[in-house]
Amino acid sequence: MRILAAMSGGVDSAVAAARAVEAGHDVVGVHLALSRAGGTLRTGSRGCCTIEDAMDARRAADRLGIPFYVWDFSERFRDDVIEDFVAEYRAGRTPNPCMRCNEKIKFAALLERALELGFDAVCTGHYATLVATPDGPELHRASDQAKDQSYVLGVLTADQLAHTYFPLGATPSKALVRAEAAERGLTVAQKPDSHDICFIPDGDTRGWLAERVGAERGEILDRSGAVVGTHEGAHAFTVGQRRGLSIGVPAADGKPRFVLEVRPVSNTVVVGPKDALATAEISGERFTWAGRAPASAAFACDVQIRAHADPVPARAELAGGTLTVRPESPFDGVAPGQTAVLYDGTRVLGQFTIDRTVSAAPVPA
RNA sequence: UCCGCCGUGGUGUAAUGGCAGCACGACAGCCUUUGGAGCUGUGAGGUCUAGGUUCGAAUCCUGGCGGCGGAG
Repeated sequence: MRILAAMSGGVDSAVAAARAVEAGHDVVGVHLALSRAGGTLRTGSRGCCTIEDAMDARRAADRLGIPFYVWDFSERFRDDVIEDFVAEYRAGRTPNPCMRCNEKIKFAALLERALELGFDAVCTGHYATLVATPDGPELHRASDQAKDQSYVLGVLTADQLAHTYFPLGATPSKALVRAEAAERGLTVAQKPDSHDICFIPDGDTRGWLAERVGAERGEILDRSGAVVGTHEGAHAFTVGQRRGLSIGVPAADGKPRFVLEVRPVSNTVVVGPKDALATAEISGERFTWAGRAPASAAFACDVQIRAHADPVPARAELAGGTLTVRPESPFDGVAPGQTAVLYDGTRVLGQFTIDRTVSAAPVPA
């Protein structure tokens, strides 16, 4: 097959490309330039789109003896990922930009261009596995549960999965990938894992948002509506958050307070006890299926609410264009804007963006 | 004016004669390709003030200052 290997400049995508070559495919490496602003050059290997990273990717491609190109997707990245990110925070929601990037850039813009150029598939260093079936590929969790990235790939559709290649998914651990990188003479073998949001140079998400969303002082309320403090911009908060409230005065019960709600219109943040985060139901209209759609409108599944949450057993129901999920036991702190990924065991069924939540805790007197 | 109660880190409290403890908040680290959560750790008060009793005072006594409640 003709494979286009997306190379971020990190260990994983370099080893993935190497395995694609070794498997006998005709591989071309490409690095995505996602930002053209000089100021976003991140040192310390924190991102996936710095000039350093592009150089690392090129060195890896050279080592593998494959052609290498840099494609500029910065405009689409700005429009589809960064602007969406800002708009969501303006609306008091908590977006997941990595999922938008997978949905719109890596497995959309990049994949489309690859297909146009005659490639059969795009290869990435994601930790997830594809299982071939007569109905097309299924997306499953990776063998290394600690590194599993199937959650952020939950946005992929059947068409996208049909042209996708994840060589690392069956590897038992990341340590083996690093060891393999070292054996293959790849200079990125010991490069630190990337984390945080790649387009925020110093990792200061609040500061970055303050410049774009606009930071305006507002009130922090408790559930009775009493003012318990002030904040310097509602964008700095997300449902379930505990730190950074700086209220100074303890709650009456002396227990920690968590953000229960962010109200962008009034620029207020509502706080309360941990119990009040319990969520009995989530729903949304923006959903996709990773492969074939479910056979019936109501079905059992496991639902994962955040990238680092444990999946919980639940019932899903599709009615009138709305997907609703009710967990067997309540979710703990669900932020609208986040993505719920539905699993059947290790298989990803699909995902939706959480638009509404229903509390499991009665509002106190 | 009188009577009563009270004054301890940023906040709320514990210790009623013997090393000033706990919680919340703050900060740091770990974890993590989203935001959070979670875990670990750290700093900060000689106890409103001036005297007194005592080997020893947050604690007992006296005055002052401040707060709360009651009594026309």
